[in-house]
Amino acid sequence: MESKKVEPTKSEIEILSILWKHGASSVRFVNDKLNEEEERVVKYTTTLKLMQIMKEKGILYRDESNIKHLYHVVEDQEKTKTFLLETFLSKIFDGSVENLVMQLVGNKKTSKEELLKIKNIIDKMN
Amino acid sequence: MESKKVEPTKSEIEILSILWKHGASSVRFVNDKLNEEEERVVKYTTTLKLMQIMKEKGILYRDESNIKHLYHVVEDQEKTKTFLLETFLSKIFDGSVENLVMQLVGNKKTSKEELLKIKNIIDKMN
DNA sequence: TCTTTAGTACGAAAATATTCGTACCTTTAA
DNA sequence: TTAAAGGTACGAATATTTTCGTACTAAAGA
Repeated sequence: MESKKVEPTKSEIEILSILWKHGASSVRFVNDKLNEEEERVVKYTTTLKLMQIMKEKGILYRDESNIKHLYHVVEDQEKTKTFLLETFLSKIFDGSVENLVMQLVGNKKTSKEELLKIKNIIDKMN
Repeated sequence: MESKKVEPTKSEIEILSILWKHGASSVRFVNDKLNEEEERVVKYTTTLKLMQIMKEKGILYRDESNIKHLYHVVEDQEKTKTFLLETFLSKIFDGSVENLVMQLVGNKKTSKEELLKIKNIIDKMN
């Protein structure tokens, strides 16, 4: 009886990104990152609340052994990203990676270099 | 003084998908599609309201020459998809297509065939 | 003409997501 | 031992998105 997996909200994804990049962090750290990387200003308690909600949802786990609590991401990063990618693909590209790549190829802004890199990655894996 | 481009909401993307797939459509048609493809039930007036809002936002254009108004997508499909892809990439894969492909390669669920297809697409374009 | 059918308009409720103020706790240093 | 600094808890306001009820309008058939 597994409840249907639900996508994180936009704010939640922002927070996840920071935790993915920097590992388990305090609220203060996450809040600083949010504020430095954007034009926007986010109050400390807003970030705190968001992370508490994420903890309640089971997205984050809190290590309380220090005074500054550290929040860890519960689920494996790869797994979450795969899920997000699949959701995105199904919504926008009919579930097909090929369609996505076709789009990239057709898009003038995608450089040849970039495509070549992709080709190399795929070549290497054989 | 161009106002910053904003992502369509989830419901809006669902509606866009249907219009992309089937071309300009009436509210009735879109609503039927929404209901047939999901477990969920959406009332006609809900879809109508959503599409009216999208019209106000300039996402859709309405052809009123018939009794059944037809809603067209204003912006080019490719352009919108590119924008959505870029936004997604920057949020999840640090803006890099390579990272996305790496993820696919690392993911056991992605078949070799699928990757080969991608390689072929890229090969062809040279 | 009257009634049924199939639409549109639109305010407002409901659900969800985001933001913040304020109370309170702990440590540390004067 | 007290004040300042830096943290957490959490209710509640706000903003946004989604949903729907109800009023209204036009066409078409009896």
